[in-house]
Amino acid sequence: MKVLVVEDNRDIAANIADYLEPKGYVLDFASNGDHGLQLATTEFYDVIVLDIMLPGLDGMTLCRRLREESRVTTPVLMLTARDQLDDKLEGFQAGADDYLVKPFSVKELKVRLEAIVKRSQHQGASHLLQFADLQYDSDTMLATRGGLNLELNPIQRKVLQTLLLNSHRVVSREELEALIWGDELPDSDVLRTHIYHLRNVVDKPFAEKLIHTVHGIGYRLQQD
Amino acid sequence: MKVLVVEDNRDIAANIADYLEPKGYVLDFASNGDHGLQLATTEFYDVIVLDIMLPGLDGMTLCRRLREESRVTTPVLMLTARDQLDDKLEGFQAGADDYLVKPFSVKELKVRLEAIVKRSQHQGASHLLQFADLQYDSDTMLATRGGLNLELNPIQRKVLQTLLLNSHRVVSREELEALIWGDELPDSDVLRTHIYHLRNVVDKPFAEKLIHTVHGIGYRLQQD
DNA sequence: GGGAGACGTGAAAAAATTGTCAAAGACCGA
DNA sequence: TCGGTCTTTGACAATTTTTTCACGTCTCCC
Repeated sequence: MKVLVVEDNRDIAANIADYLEPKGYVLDFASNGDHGLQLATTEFYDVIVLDIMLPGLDGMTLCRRLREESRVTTPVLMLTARDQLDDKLEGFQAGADDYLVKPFSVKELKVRLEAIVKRSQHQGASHLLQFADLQYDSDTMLATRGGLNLELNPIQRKVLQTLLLNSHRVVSREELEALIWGDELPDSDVLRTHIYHLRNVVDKPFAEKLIHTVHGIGYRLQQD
Repeated sequence: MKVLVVEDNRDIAANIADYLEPKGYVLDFASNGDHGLQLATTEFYDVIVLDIMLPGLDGMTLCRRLREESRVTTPVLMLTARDQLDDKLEGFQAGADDYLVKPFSVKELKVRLEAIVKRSQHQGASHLLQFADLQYDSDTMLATRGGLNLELNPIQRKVLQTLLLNSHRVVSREELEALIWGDELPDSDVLRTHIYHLRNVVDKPFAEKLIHTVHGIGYRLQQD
């Protein structure tokens, strides 16, 4: 796991390094805001630990610029002193994903970092879509279920991808049609046939059916 | 915002109440785990504040049972003493959404509560409607009661959703009819039959009836 | 307490939606 | 052009949903 730590206090930085590096974390350090911003925008990190009080560019501003100007969505954990709480807490919501009040235990930091990363990966658009034992990689366009390859044609891939991207909700027939054919919708109810074919590949060879019909609405991925 | 606070220390509970209630929060308190579990499964809350050390059922177990047995997804913020950190932090990820180390400032608690609620509404975007042990998720269009799935057809879903959205008042027959059929109302009194079928699914298999008739007016959700 | 209207119950018919599948047409690369 | 895959069409079957209707029960109000 790669972490950027933006912190001017060398003791705190060393403390973090001593605890996390033996556990396999890869850390980069910046001791001022400008250096931090530069690293954050040019390197990849799983998460950024950001002190609020910094020489030069302060943490709040750094975070805001990261989000607004550079469109960097790397999760940010802010460090704040207890006496800064009053003024600053309100503003945190803007760009930070979590914060920690100094002094803190590095163990606590580690747990929080893991929670943040887990959260962001969860919602983030990773290339690998997954539901139960069904997987679809939108890069390689390969679908598998239970380790077996699924042979899909273009429309089936689109439908499956859409269902996987929205596995938490019902996807309406209209949505699917708009996604496949855009404005020029077919007059007949072709989607029915495509769902049928998709099911033959995705569900029929397996014990549990994942594609469920919501009568009158659309379709949904679901496992019992 | 409705919050359940499960905390046996009266000073802390009072402290929270003094700060949050003037700000418009509605708080329920439970001083032991069993009472907390009972409230959490029967009432609706935006978020639950849960002390880890509790008489009877401890916070960790409560949280796990909430998630696994009762399928309650209400976000949980755990309270923990600093010396419990070592043993317990690992387990938090299971069911809790965040935690706070005692002693904490109520201001900090407030900010965290708001962040949690925002997050849970945001990522789930799940418009989860709830009344007693009855739940309906308008995204997945799945209804459950006491953890059991309810099989609903489109009209039943609409009626149930409307009743849940307006669980605080009586919904008139006319409202329901307008909602289902729009302007073209059926000549016969079909709604009666639909309510009957809805009751067969929602109420009949359970001990307590939730759908109550208000003679001459309409229907209302109600528990004794 | 009794009658009228409102409501609950349930089977069965009617309507709408969805599943299934073969075959024809469209498309694309060799 | 040819051969294959991909897409669409259309018919029918199966399923689900919705409505109809008849009758029994309950509530309210006189």
